[in-house]
Amino acid sequence: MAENENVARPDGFSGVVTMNDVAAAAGLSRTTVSKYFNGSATLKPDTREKIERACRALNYVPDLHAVSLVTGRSNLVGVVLPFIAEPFFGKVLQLMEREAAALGLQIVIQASNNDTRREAAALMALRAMKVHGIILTPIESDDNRALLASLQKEMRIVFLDSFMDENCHFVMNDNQQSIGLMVNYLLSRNVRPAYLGTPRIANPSRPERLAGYVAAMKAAGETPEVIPVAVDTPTWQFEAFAYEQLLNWCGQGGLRDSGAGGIMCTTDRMAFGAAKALRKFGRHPGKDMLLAGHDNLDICEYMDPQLTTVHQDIERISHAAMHFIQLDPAELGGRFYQQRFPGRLVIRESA
Amino acid sequence: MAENENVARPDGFSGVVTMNDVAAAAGLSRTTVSKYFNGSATLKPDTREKIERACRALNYVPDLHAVSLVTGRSNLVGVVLPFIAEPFFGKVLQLMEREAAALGLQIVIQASNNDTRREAAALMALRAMKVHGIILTPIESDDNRALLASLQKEMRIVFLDSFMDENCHFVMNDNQQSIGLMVNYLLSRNVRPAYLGTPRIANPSRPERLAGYVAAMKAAGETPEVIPVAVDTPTWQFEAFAYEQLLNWCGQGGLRDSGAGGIMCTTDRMAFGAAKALRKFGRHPGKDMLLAGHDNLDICEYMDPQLTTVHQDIERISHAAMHFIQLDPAELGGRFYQQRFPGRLVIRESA
DNA sequence: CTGAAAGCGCTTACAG
DNA sequence: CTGAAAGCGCTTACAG
Repeated sequence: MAENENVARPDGFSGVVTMNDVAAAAGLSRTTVSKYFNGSATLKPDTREKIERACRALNYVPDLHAVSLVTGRSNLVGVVLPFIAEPFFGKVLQLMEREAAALGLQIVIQASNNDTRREAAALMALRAMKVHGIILTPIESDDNRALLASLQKEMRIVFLDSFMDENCHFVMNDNQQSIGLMVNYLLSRNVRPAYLGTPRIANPSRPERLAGYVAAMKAAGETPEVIPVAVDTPTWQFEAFAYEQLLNWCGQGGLRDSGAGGIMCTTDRMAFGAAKALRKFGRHPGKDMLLAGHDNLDICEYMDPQLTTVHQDIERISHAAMHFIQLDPAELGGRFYQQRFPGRLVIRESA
Repeated sequence: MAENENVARPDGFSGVVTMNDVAAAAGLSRTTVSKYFNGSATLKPDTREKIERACRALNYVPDLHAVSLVTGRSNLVGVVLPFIAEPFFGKVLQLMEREAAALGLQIVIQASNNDTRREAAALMALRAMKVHGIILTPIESDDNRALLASLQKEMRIVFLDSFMDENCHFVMNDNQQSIGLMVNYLLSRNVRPAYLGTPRIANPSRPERLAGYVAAMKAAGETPEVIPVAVDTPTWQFEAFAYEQLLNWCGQGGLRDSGAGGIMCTTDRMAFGAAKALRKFGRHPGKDMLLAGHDNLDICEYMDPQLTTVHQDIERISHAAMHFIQLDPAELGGRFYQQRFPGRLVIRESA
C-alpha cells in the first residue's frame, strides 16, 4: 500500500501510478475503479467523475500486463511474416494496424526470414504472450506443420495469403481466378504468354499461381510454357531473381525459340526484374512484347512502361484476417474460416 | 493449486500449463523452477535436467505477462511510425526485428498516420504496456512535444530519422552531409540542380535536407533554386505528389526558365514521380538532364534509367536505435544519445 | 451502487 | 542448493 508514485525506480525512471493510487485519490475502493475501466454501467455519474478526475491528475493508465494476467488474454495480435520489407506485406501491415488500433489491439510483428526455426520460435513467443490471435504467412515448408496443427487448438491462427491444408483458417487472394484473368486478357490480345515463377521459398501462393496459369492456358487450348527457374534459390529479392533467370533464358534463345509474345510474372516484383532483363535484349515491353505482373504494388504506376497487373484485394484480405481474430471460436462451430477474394485486372502500358 | 492443464477454457481452447505444473511434474518447488528460468547458476545439473524434462513434457512456456507484472518491465519494444507501408520504414523495421529477435525482444508496431492524436494514443498505449523502450519517427508537428518531453522521463525513447530538439535521444542520417554529397556530385558534372522537396508532413528530415541543399549550393557559389511545392499537402504518396508538383512547374515553363540541368529530389520516391513528369515533357533523365534521389531504395536499380541516389546507412541507424533501447539510462549519465551517420553516393544511370 | 477478499502466474528477498 | 511466503497490479464473484 506504499505510495510509490514518486519513488525513483532502480533504473532511474520515475515510479508508476497504480489503481490503488487512483482509488485513494478518488476516495473509493480499487474495485470500483476497476469497474470503471471495465465498462460497468452501474456506476453513479458522480463516482465516474471522481475517478476520471483522479486518473487525469495522476496520469493513470492501467497496467496491461496485470490485466492480461488476470483475464488470461492480451490485447496483442501476432503477425508472422517471412519478410517484413516486402512491399506487399507493408501494405497489408498498414491496413491491419489501422483496424487493430480501432479495436484497441496491438500488433506484435515477427519475421521468419526464410528460416523455419525462427518461424517456430516466433510462434512460441507469441504463445507465451497470450496473444489474442496470430496472423501468419508461413514459409513454404512442412517443417512446422505439426507445431501449427497443435497451436491451432490453443489459439486463433489464421493464414494470410496462404494456407497449410484444408484444415486451417485462411484468407487469401483467389489465385486461380486472378491468374486466369490475366492469362485470358493476354490471350485476347493474341499473345501466348510464357510464365515466370518465383522461387519456392516465397509462400504457398506460388504453386497455386503456377497451376492457375497452366489451367487457364489449357482451358484456352494453348500450350503452357513455364520458363525454367532455379526454384530452390532461397531469396526474397524477387527483382534480382527474375532478372537473372530471365537473362539466362533469353541468353539461351528462349525468347526466340518459344515464340511467346509476352511474359506473365507471378508478382510485380518479378516483372520489374524481367523488364530490366528484356531491355538488355533490346525488347520493349508494351511495344514489341507484353509483360504482366500480379499484386498491383503502388510503384507499378511509376515504372516505364507502367506495369499492367492484377490487383489483389488486400483491403478485404486484411479486414478478413482482423475479423477472424475477433471471432469467438464458438461462432465457427468447428468449421474453418476460409475466404478467397477475387483479383481485378489493372491494364496499364506494359500489356 | 488445481490441475488446470486439461481444463477447457470458456473460449473453447485448451487450458494453460503453469510453473506450478512444471514444479509438480519435476518434484520441485515453483521457486526452483523460477530460478531455472532466470539463469541461476546455483542449480544442480540433476535439478536442471528434471526441469527441462518436465517443460518438454508439458510444453511449458512462462507467461510473459506474469513475468512483466512482477519485474515491472516487458520484453516489448514499441515502434511508432507515421506510415508503415513506406519502403524505407519497411527496411528499417526488418533490420530492427532481426536484432530484436536476437535479444529476445518483441516489436509492437504502431502507425500514427499523419494524425498527432493517433501518435499520442500510440505512445500512451505503449506506456501502458511497460515497453522496454520506444523507437519513434514523429510527425512533423509540435502537438505532442509536451507529451514526449514528459514521457522521456519515464521511459527510453529514441527518435529515428528525426529528432524533437537538442534535448532528446536520436539516431539519424547526416542529412547535411548526404545532401551535400549529391549536390557537389551534380555540380561536378557541370549541372546546376534545382531542388524538389517533400510535403511538410513527411518528417523532420525535410527541413534539414532542404537546408543542406541550400547550404551546399551557396558554399559552391551557386544560386539555390527550390521548386515551389504545396508544402502543406498531408500525403505520404510521394511519387504522386512529386509527379503533380513537377508537372505544374514544367507546365509553367520552370524547366526552361530556370536553366537547371538537373533535379535533386529529397527522396527516391519523389524522384520516381519526377521521372514520370519529365517523361511527359519529353525529357530523359540521364540523357538530356540529370535526376537524383536520396535513400537508395531497392527498387532504384530496376527503374529505367536506374536512379542515382544517396544510400542512407539504415543498417547502422537501426542498430543504434536498438542499441539505445538496451542501454541502462545510468550509463548515459544524463547525456543524450545522439548519432548521425553519413550517407554514401550511389551513382547509376540517371545522374 | 460500492467494497473486502481471493486469486491470476510469476519473482525475489530471506531462511534453512 | 532448495523452498515458504509475500507481493506485483489488476479482475471477479460475492456480500451488503
